[in-house]
Amino acid sequence: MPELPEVETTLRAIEKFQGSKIQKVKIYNRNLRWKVVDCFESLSQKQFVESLERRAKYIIFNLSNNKSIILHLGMSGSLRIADNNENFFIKHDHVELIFDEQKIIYNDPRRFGSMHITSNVQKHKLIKDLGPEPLSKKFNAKNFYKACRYSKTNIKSFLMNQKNVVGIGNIYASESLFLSSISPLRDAQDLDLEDCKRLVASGKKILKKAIAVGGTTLKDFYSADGSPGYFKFKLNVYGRESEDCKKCGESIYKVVINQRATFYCKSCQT
DNA sequence: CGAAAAACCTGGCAGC
DNA sequence: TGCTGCCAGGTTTTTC
Repeated sequence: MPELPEVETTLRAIEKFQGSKIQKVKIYNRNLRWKVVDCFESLSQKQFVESLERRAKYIIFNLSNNKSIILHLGMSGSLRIADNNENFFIKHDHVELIFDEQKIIYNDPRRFGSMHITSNVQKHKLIKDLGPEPLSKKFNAKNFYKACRYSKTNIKSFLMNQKNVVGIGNIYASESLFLSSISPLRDAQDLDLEDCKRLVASGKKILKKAIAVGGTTLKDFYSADGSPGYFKFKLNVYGRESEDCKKCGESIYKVVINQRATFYCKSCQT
């Protein structure tokens, strides 16, 4: 489900828990992408959430005992906030972080998401090899162009590889390429500096716009406060196979690249 | 080694 | 009403 804008939206909805104490952790199913360790509860209960942050598509809870929870929503995960006295149990609720008045519930039908607890986030295996944040200055045309030089794959796969830049998934990869008029099938190596400038600028622009409207809800993404994301209505190509290109009117094509549906306009993107 | 394919899961939907 | 096959916002593991 969630790419960077959806994770950022989720983070913002739970930011109010900063400074609050996790009174209790309940785990209904430890079998996520990796098994949630047995000591997860003992390491996180009775700890304050000193800060919350996002790195790539991960949400990180920094706790008062200097441990951190690393949470990934996978393909279908979501968080929701509930009052402690509301005891609705929804299918696929796996973990509850219970605070004084409210709780954060992690729900994930496909269980591709994960929860880890660690004493060093930066050195954690899931974090250490991640590329630059797309909204940071490290993600710029010059660096991106340099990385493209070493690549042997197509630009769409390159964009989705979290070692090159983080946070961009299947939707925003197609959308960024449309906005920069670059075909997803082009070899990354084939891009010149001007292409990279447009692509980097487009990526930043789209992610910012998507964050501003709460991300993209295709079917089942909701922020932790229950609201959907409205970027779906701004999508130019994703999910629009054989519909008209909003720029030139030609038909939008769907191709499969690395087993992922990819949408583009053959006449606008070369 | 890097790139492509398969794998991990469940649910929804189209087609028969 | 099934049942089957395919598709889904991600990332690791396996294979080539």
